[in-house]
Amino acid sequence: MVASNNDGCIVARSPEVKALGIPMGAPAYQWKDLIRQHDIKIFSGNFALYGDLSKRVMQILLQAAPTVEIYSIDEAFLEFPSLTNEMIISICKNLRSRLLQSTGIPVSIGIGKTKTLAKIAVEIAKKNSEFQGVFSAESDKFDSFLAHMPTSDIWGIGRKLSERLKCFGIYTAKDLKQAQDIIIRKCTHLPGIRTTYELRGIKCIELQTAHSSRKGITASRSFGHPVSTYTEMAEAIALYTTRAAERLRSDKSIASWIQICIVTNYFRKDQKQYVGFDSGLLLQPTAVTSEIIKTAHILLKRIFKEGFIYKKAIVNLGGITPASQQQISMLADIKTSQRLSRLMTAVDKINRKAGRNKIHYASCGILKKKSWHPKSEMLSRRYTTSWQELPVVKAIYS
DNA sequence: TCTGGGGTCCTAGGACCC
DNA sequence: TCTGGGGTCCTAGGACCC
Repeated sequence: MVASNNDGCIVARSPEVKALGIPMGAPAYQWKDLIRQHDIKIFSGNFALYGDLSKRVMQILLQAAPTVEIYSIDEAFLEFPSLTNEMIISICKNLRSRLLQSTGIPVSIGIGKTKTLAKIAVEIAKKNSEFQGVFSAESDKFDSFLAHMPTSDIWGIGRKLSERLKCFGIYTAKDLKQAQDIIIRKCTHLPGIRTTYELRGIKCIELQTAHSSRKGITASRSFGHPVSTYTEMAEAIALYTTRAAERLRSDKSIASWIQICIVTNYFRKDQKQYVGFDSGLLLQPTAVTSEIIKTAHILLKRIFKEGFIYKKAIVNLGGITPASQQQISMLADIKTSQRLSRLMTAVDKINRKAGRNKIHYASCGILKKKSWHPKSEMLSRRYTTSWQELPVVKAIYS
């Protein structure tokens, strides 16, 4: 299993773990006994490793089809216009073995006329080993799978919508496909009707190939150890702001406002609860960390209250536009902002090369390891992105 | 004792305009 | 005494995704 930040929740499970009944998102401590009993291995989330392996797979996929949408760290949509189902199946089988050979990652591939059908097909491919990782929604067997699939398993139909659909006697993907439009529209509005049409093979959701820059950037962490002093909270806010600003710059964007939020642990009914949040415009749209931290700390002073035990802080950047279209304030000191912007470029370059935080703002705290830093006690190595953590191969000659 | 993080899209309702 | 009609934009909250 893979655990979330602070080794708190279970966010990825092997088929064996799923079979034991440990649900997605379960708090790890609640399953301690079962974990020990079955000697389940837990790893802390290791995004440097996952991101690198993902990149290797995606690079191959990008070459495999004329149109490719990288949908998430482990999913992509490929479009093969004007090819028959049989041709596509054969291409996908080849692609699957190529990926296995060159990256070591076994993938499942689902084929369908719409993204929704392909998503259903890939679930079938994954769960039924007889298809050897490739399944097409054009197959004769597809409809019987639909008849057994609860609506909540369909991409785009979540817990709430599936409950609402039940009131109208719609329980399975097959029911939804055959339901009357007027009923679907009434209880699920636009997203539901779109999904229903997609089930019928009518394309409503296009592939998104152009990388659209994010509309907002969030950096939030639960603390490894609770925080109750202003000094520590100010360090945490500075650090999270630094992370958010780094992402902003890697997108070549600037932000115009910031929101911060600090919260106590809402699971602890025995402790006083407080949620503080406030937002404010930056002096001018920017991606310069120090400028954003300044505003963040002004906001923090307004919302921080003594006497509470804080669990988490959240920093949100919004009003994001391309850095190339920066609107300079009439009052701005252009020389200084150009200088700061060059400074950021240099800092990012050094940190990329020498390791994150090699250069950082003193307001993030000058001691290396803070008590509030998140726990990752079961971290696997960054096998492919760190010279110190390369896998070791032992050769034995006889 | 221990309970994740980062996104998108849609909708209703408010505020505003002429 | 009687108080319209047709828009747009913004935002919060909900629902969903990985």
